[in-house]
Amino acid sequence: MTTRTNADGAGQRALRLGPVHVPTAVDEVMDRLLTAIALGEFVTGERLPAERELARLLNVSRSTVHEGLRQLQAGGALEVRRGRSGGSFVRDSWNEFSAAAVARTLVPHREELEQLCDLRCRFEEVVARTAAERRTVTQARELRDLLAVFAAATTPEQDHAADLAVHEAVLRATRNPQMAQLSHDLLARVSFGLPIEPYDRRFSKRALAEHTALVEAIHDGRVDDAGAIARRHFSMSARTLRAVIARGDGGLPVGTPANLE
Amino acid sequence: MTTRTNADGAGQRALRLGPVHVPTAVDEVMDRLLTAIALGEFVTGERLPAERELARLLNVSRSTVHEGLRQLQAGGALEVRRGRSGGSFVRDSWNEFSAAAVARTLVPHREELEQLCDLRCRFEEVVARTAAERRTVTQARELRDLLAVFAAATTPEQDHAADLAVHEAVLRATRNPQMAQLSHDLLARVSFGLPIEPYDRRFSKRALAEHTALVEAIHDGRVDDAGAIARRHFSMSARTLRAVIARGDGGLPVGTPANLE
DNA sequence: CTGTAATGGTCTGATGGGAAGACCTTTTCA
DNA sequence: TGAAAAGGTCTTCCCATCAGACCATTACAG
Repeated sequence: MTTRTNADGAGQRALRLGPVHVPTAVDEVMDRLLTAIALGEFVTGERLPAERELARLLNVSRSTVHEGLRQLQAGGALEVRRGRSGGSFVRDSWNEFSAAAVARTLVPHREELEQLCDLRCRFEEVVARTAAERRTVTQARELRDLLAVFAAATTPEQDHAADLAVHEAVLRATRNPQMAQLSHDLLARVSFGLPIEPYDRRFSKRALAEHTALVEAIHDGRVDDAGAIARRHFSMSARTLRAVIARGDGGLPVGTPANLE
Repeated sequence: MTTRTNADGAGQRALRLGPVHVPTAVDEVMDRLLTAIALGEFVTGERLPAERELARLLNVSRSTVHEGLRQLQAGGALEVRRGRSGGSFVRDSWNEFSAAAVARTLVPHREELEQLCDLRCRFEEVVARTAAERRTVTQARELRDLLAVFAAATTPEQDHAADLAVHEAVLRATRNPQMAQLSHDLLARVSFGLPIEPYDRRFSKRALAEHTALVEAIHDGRVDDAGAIARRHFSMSARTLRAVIARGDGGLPVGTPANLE
């Protein structure tokens, strides 16, 4: 018995009891908001709910919300304006502004990110396969409709929104909310709360092609095809992310001649 | 655009900003310990590290550890003895004692559990496939060695320990710690911190057969086979769990007369 | 038999994050 | 021009946690 199992009596094995991390409410709030932004629930330039409203929604005190927003503002994620019809707005230039910060945040986690990308890639394959297996007829139709929306998108914002809508619809088609939740979590973890999902007009065409293929495969119930396509799709995301990190900057698109890969 | 995307201006969409859950340090500690027990890091009757030692390991104050242990004791998970060579011991009869509690805890989450089982099942398929793809020669050998240990097990404890060791080795073979971590998390979530992994001598033979097939498939790099076997294996776990819940009791094997409640 | 060591049990004081709420300032719009 | 809606600030209280001291119990060595 050469391994470090623990059936054999007295061996003082290495306990995997690392330090407990106790997140504060403020951290949680920031995480929620950044994730919501990364997931496209709030788009660039959009106003978040008012502090009092957020406090009600998140079930925390306004002080906590305020502090969270303050930190996000300090980090350049939000712009806060006072007065009637003021509020917290997702910064237009959050991408560019944070580029350096992205790199600074991400680079130290290079290895972990590699693993997360790998994991996500493989997991999304499962998601696609599951969706292909289980989608209802209605969901299959919905997917095609969304594809049309995606194809019709003209601005990057529409593009992004349509992309997210497709992904959401795929997740719904799995008919397993836990699976959908996990997919969201992985996205959030891969991006470390930062909106680094590659979004570039140049990729738009390719993304459309891939999404079309994916949706059609799911629509037709071609399980293996759906899986393979999804895996390739998310591999691309991962590759882009890797490139960003390798270059050591935030290298984010939106009109940037990024020359990725 | 019939879906609830949000690119189209003013539509007040349903925000997915639920209440923030702020775990306390005590909760975290309990969670850690229960998970460790469920994962087999501490076996029945074994002594946990002393409070002062746990406090050091988990990087929390002793008061916190103490409170966590107190609650676990109250819940019947631990037995605490004072004096020199006293400490907190995993209750011998934790399984039987908690049967009713298990049912009470699990039944309200029936649907969520269904989804989690489904998710886990599909995820473990990925784990097995990944392991089959990536295992090193050394790891392949290690797996076979562990299988021998498993086959040689005579007591239920050895059986369980060997089982866990095999699963650990498979996880290592994926060479993706994040994937391993997620697998652990899913196990913990499926069991809701309770050691309900079906462990029955009656299943021992079948488990051995399945583990053998799985290990051989991974050893030989037969990716599809490994995936299929893993999926079947975890489907069985899920079915057992379902049965437990359906019966509404803790239905735990180990020759219990289970006259609880 | 005795004392010392290792363990849990208990208490106290300090600290800090969070909740609740009042009130102020800024800005817009009716 | 004033009410409404937003963020900014402050105070007060509460409670989880920490750090540490000290007590109580038990086992084992001598």
